[in-house]
Order: sequence, then C-alpha cells, then structure tokens
Amino acid sequence: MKKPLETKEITDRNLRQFVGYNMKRAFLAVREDLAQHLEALGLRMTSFSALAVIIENPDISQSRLAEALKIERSGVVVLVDELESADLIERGRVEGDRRQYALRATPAGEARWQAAEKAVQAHEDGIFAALTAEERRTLKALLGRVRRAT
Amino acid sequence: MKKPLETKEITDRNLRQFVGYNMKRAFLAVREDLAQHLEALGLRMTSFSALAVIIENPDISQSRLAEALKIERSGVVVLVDELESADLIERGRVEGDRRQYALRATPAGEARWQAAEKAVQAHEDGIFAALTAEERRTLKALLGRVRRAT
DNA sequence: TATTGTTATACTCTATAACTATA
DNA sequence: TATAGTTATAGAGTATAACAATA
Repeated sequence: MKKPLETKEITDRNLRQFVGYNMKRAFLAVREDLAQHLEALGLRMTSFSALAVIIENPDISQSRLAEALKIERSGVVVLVDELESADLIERGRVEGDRRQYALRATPAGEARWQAAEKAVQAHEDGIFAALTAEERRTLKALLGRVRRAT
Repeated sequence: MKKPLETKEITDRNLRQFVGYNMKRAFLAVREDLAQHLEALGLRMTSFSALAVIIENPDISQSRLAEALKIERSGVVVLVDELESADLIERGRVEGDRRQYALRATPAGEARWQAAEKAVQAHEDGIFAALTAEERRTLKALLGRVRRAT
C-alpha cells in the first residue's frame, strides 16, 4: 500500500536519451500538423506524396510509384483511385504493354501540386519555427542519412 | 497513348526538399529496426516506453502515464495489462484513493529494462552508424526542439 | 460533479495473399 | 513463368464514447 501521491513531476529521461524517441515525438507532431494543412487541399499525406512523385516522373507506372513511396502495389491502387477521382491525375495507356498504366498529372493536378507545395512549406515554417534555417537544413540532411543496414 | 517506357530513374526531389518527408522515412526505418531488437525481449515499442516511464517514476498512475506517453488512458490499460501479465510491473494500491493504481516495476521488470536499454542502444548504434557521435547528438537535440505551436 | 480505470467500438494505415490479364 | 494491377482481408496502432467505482 502506497501513501497518497504528492503531485510530483513526471520525467522521461529514460526515453529522451534515445534519438528514436525524440524522432517519434517530432514525427507525430509533424504528421498531425501536416495533415491539417493538407486537409484544406483535399489531400492526405500519402496522396500528397504520390502526386509529388507523379508530377516529377510523368508516365510512371503504379509499380514504380509503389517502389518510390516504399509501399505495396495494393496500396497504390487506392491512392491512384483517389487522385484520379479528384481529377488530379489520369491513368494513361502505354503503347506496347497493356498491363501497365502511365500516370500523369492533369492541369488541375499540376495546379494542386503548386498549392500543396506552398502549403507544406508554410506548415514547415510553423512547426520548425524554433529552428533556424540552417538548423532545419542540418536536420533534413541528418535525417536523409539514416538508413537501415542492407 | 504513351510510347514504351525506357527504364528511367525515378526521383523524389519534390518530397526530399521537405524535412518532414526525410523524417518519415527515417522514422519508419528506425521503427522497423527497433521492433526487431525489442521482439527478442518480449516488448513492443509502446510497452518499452511505458516500462521506461514506470521505472523512472515509481508509483505513477495510469492517467499520469497516459499523459507522459501522449496516448489515451484507454490505450494505457492494454499496455499495463501486457506488462503486468509478463510480471514486469504491478498495479499497487494507493492509500487514500481507491480509484487509481500505483504502477511499479517488479525486480524482473527492472532487469528487463536494463536489458532493453542495452538492446536499444545497440539498435541505435546500428541504425545511426552513418552518423558520427556528435551528429547523433545534434540530431537528437534538433528533434527534441520540434514542437507544435501551442 | 470530476476523476480513474475500463470496455467496446471504430478508424487509419498498411501488409498479405489470391486473383486476372497481359507479357 | 513473370509482371502489372486489382480485390479482399487482416493486423497494428490509436482514438472515441459510454460506463462503473470512487472522490
């Protein structure tokens, strides 16, 4: 039996010692804030990512898109359906191979991408406001170098 | 109709320009690798986190634990059930308030924490091998400063 | 009335596996 | 046989809402 608890400060040094825990906390904060910024544009984080890659790689196939986004092909189907329904991309046909699609952005998709890119920049300006521009670059570069052992 | 695709390199500069995308990729890599390291100890990421906080804050209540981990109280119930079933923690009673529990680690829980701490350090040595010790410290510090606007 | 813990439920995200049509 | 896309299903992980016991 324990005496009544005096209100004492809860600490998490055991967890904060690890890079991973700080990364998780930061990522969840980013994810939530980003989702809010994208919602106004009718995009989710993954559909935003898909649109970004399709814009940059016109006529990419769904399988190649899956590889680029590191998700399964079955997940891409839903994603592409979503973007196609919103008239942001179209499933073009490939001459000489009727199995695959050639995904491209519509003019509306290009415009939406421009708007989304600005929205995400605004989101990052907000969520990383405590960091200087140089610190943000450093953070991005360090994160970009994290890789699983191959 | 598109001509047959020559195999061209897929790029993702549109996404890599953002800190958040690099963070997502890094976090997913960390999460997967960490899960593997913890599996051998019978812990999931969240139960590891809960154990860490209970060890550091003996006699913490479930509601306080929920706040510390930024999850809902309903989620803590499952987490605490899990740790209690494994005999790593116990639900102590509080003198003067029969609503709440006083969570504490058992000796086995203390031992498991020691092992888990080492395992996670080993995991981080592996996954962040491409970074110097100083870069890891920098990364941790920068991540720790990311906060949602209040 | 408010708080603690609990249960049931639902939602999001993603993976797995089996299938078809094409190559 | 292998590849592209599809569908159905299942599994994590987490949130929401309603509730009982206690304060």
